[in-house]
Amino acid sequence: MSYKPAILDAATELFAQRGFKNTSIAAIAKNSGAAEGTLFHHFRSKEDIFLEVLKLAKGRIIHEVDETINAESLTTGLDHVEAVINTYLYLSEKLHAEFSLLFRGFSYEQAKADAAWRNTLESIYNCFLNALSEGIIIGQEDGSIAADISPPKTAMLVFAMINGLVRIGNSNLFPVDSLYFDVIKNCRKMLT
Amino acid sequence: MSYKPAILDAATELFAQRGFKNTSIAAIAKNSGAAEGTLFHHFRSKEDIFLEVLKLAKGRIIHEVDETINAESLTTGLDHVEAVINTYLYLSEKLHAEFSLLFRGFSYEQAKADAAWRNTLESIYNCFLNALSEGIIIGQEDGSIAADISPPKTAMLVFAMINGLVRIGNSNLFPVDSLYFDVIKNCRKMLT
DNA sequence: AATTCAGCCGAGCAGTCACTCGGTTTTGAT
DNA sequence: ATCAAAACCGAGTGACTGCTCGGCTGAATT
Repeated sequence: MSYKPAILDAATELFAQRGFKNTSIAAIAKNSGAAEGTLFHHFRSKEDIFLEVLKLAKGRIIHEVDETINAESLTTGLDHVEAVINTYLYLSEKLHAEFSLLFRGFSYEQAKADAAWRNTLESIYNCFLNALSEGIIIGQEDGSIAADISPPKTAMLVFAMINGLVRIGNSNLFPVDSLYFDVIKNCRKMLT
Repeated sequence: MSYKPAILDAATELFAQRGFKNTSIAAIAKNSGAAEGTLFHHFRSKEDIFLEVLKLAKGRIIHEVDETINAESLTTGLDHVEAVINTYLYLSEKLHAEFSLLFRGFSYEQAKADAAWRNTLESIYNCFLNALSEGIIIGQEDGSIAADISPPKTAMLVFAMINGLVRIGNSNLFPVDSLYFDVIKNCRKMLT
């Protein structure tokens, strides 16, 4: 039995709660039950731990998205888009720690210089952006979505709205739970 | 002549670029020309510097919003809402450092425990949210905006979209500049 | 039984950090 | 010119940091 999974679990939770700089190796060691030295047996550096944590989060998010969206029997493209939106909002709660990681600035700082970080983050975003874009294209073919809009642009705007909303909720400044239904309503207006 | 303004200027730039934890007192001292001891003559702590920086940013943002929006001769409520959106997007570039501060997680962490931080952040957000909300109400009176939408809720969704969009741009993962015109177009769809 | 090696440990190291403190200089009012 | 307060300085301090390193353990392989 290796401590590796326990370390990654503890690190996920701590990085999500406190951020990278405010999480010490000592804290991860304590929360995982491993000794400090053990962390550096499994990982090269603290940054390396965060990257592995982020890759795990990417896997979990993409897996959940595939499962949830493919499971539903979607008739129209508009249904498809709405399913993606609902999935995002649902996952932001179910995978709360993983989403919190995405709201930490550290990853984006690393992404500026390191392709591995950049690719991981882009994969997660593209998972939602592509699903939205595809839904819009399908909708334009079956007539449930207006033909005169740009799928990638509109996908980005829809994503900006739901991502922005969840971030505002995450900041604890304003309650946004009651807006989840209105998001769908307003997106429908944008798309039809 | 006091070093205080120079310290606040240097701190604004550094906190915006690197964040709170990655900005050392030594760096602020160096960039402002003051000695480290001088920082603690003017401010009680590093956190105190950030709070003063944030309050300055609040003042600048609110001032610019008042000036820009009041200066324009707005006929309809819809024009009013669009002016607020344009102002937000415009200011995100003109007051780039100040907006970057708002994208740093540190402030929100402080806001959870300290009312001064919370009030400062809320003031900035409410500056835009109230302006949007008021514009929607005016629009509902003059008929330029649909009567069956909730002003505060829709204001929050519009804000989530523009805030989310600027944040995505700030993360350097996707280019969003070309979407600024589409934002207006899509908001109009949401409102009419 | 002997060997090997991944996993594990935790004291110790070198560096960084925010902040203090005793002192000097500058300012401005009298 | 006098003096008190405000501004300024920077070496020093103690706490904390990520990470190293030499040695221990136990299971698998030979």
